[in-house]
Amino acid sequence: MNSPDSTTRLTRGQLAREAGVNFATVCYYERRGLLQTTKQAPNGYHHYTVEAVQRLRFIKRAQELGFSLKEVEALMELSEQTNAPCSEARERAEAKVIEMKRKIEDLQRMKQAVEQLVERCRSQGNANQCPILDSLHGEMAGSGVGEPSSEGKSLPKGDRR
Amino acid sequence: MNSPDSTTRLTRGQLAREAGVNFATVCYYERRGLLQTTKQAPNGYHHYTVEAVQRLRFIKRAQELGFSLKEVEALMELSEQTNAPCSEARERAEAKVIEMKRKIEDLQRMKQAVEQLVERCRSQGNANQCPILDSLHGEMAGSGVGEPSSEGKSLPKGDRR
DNA sequence: CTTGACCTTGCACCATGGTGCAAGCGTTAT
DNA sequence: ATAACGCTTGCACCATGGTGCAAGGTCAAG
Repeated sequence: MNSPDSTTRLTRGQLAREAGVNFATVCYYERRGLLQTTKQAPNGYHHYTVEAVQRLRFIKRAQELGFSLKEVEALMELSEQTNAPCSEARERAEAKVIEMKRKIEDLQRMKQAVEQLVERCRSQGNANQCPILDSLHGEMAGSGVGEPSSEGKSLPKGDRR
Repeated sequence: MNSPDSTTRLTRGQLAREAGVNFATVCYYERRGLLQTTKQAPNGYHHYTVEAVQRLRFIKRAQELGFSLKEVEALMELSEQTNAPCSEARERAEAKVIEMKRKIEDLQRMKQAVEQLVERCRSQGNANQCPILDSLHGEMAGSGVGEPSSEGKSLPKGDRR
């Protein structure tokens, strides 16, 4: 149970356990180039230092902060280029903040709409028409949902992860 | 450009255009059972009424309210069973509200953390260490991120859609 | 030396929400 | 009648973030 010092070399499985990540996920990250592939020992084994554990934590942390693996990749390239100005990372982070704001607003709007439906449903007793189902069926009254603020209707391409 | 009255019968392509949805998406929804398959005319064509347009709008609306297609399915089954009590739909909606609240909170926590990083980065001028990259690399200081409130660390199974 | 735990590789599969394309029909306009 | 367009089906593919499994090599304990 003693945490590994800087001289400890870990196999892939140990790395996974150490970082609290599924073994297959570690493989996946390596495939995606998120973990630098270590040269293999003569026996074919990979060995990692605590650095790799840090790296895995970096990735998980960034995911928690709302970055996709693709973005994490970019972020790591940035931090690799030691000469890259801080401003680049900041720009990415700022863009992320804007994105998150948008998502929060959208979610809040949605939540409010659904809450209002629930309210109406609750106060209406139990007539045979459910306001929730009804409103989805078209008579949206004024619940203020409309469309997500961002993105034109019909969300043409990707998103909606 | 005149909107179709209740007697108009639409082909699948027209339906798609009418509802502002990709043709292939309509096919996809039919495959998933979200649109009731109309019996085909002798020529093999499907025909839809405006009802189907409503249904498509229902789906899109529900998606905007944060429901997944799976949930939309369940919702539609509910609204099919005319005898189902309103309370069922309400329960689902309430569960959705709770889910949304959780997501909003998580997002807000993330956003704040990133904002703080940006702040620190900005005020720190341009030393050669970027607080953003640094914090991802482990010295998270007190930005109050920790983990998403919900779900234990390492998010064992699904989620993270 | 054998057994079992652990490592390696690679490929296939999961869910989610679609999109793209091709072959073969029907329909409509010229 | 013949082209051009629209409709049908079905299968394959896209991205995202993983997970599962099998065949085989390796290492350490008994």
